Amino acid sequence: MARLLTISETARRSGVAASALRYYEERGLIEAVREGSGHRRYPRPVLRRIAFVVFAQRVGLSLEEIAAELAKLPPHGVPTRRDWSRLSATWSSRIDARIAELERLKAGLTECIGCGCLSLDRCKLSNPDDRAGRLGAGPRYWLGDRPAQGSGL
Amino acid sequence: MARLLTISETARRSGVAASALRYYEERGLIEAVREGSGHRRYPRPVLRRIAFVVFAQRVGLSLEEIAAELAKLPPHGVPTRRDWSRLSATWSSRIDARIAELERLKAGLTECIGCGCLSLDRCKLSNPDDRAGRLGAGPRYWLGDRPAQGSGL
DNA sequence: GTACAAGTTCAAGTGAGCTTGAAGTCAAGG
DNA sequence: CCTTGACTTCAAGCTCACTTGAACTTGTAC
Repeated sequence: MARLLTISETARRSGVAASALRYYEERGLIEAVREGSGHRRYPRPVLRRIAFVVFAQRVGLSLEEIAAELAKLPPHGVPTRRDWSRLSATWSSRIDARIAELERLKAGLTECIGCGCLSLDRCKLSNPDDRAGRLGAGPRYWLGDRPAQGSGL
Repeated sequence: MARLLTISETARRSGVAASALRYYEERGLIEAVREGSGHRRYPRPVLRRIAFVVFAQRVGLSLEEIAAELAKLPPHGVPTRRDWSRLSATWSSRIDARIAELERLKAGLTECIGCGCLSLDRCKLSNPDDRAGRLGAGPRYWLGDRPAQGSGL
């Protein structure tokens, strides 16, 4: 019979802090069964769900997006390979887009900045239409979060 | 004689909100001269500094790191090509590392997740030693921000 | 001279992704 | 019986990169 994991075991095995696990549960990313005492018990497959979350974060998805992805597969049953690969199919293009941007930035490092053309209003590097793969946190007009208000452009 | 730019002109030309420009000044990233009235006036070269900041953010540097980079070049004089390229030399490896990670993630998309080995404690994808190129905001143990406290590993 | 836009400072708010602290519950060991 | 430790909830705090609002001053247009 499959043993259930406590929250600290799950935290240790996944590398994700217990507080984060509770947070993920609150956000609907994972689920736990409860003991009579109210303590959480995690079935083993949750480890793969957590791995998926961590992985997706590295790719650049927000927790909300990850939740949407995870909602597509069975909440309790063990997901199949097919489930995973179907889920992840979406990301390939996203990763590619981000890689492409980084390549462009790298090129600009030697070309654009080096040659002095870096002036934002005409340089291709500052192309605001290219919104693929946001990086940092925080709302920045330049990064295309909002439909232009306040920044003028 | 080189005209000085107002803050709204600078915002429009750079695509960065005026409030952000003030914030950058507060953080020591850019400087402005003041009119008798106290209003900011920006010399033209500030546009390149701003461009540099925006660019560096896309690469993945924090404002603190960018400030450190910018501190290396003359605060008022126009930076030369050599200045820029020397500054940006550091980033190439960073970009490369991030690209490499994304490539690995992409590979894992079909391999690791697909085959079902994604279990975090042995999968290469969850290698916590690879800390290059953080993505999101927020302190996450897994991403290697802190020397392990609370997370156990 | 009087609007009104554009600028100023300063404090507080935002959103994502958590962490931390307080206060309480529950089970096992000595 | 009492301590210890692992767990619970809930509210509040934190970081980053800004934005927003209030209250006020300046510059420009008519």
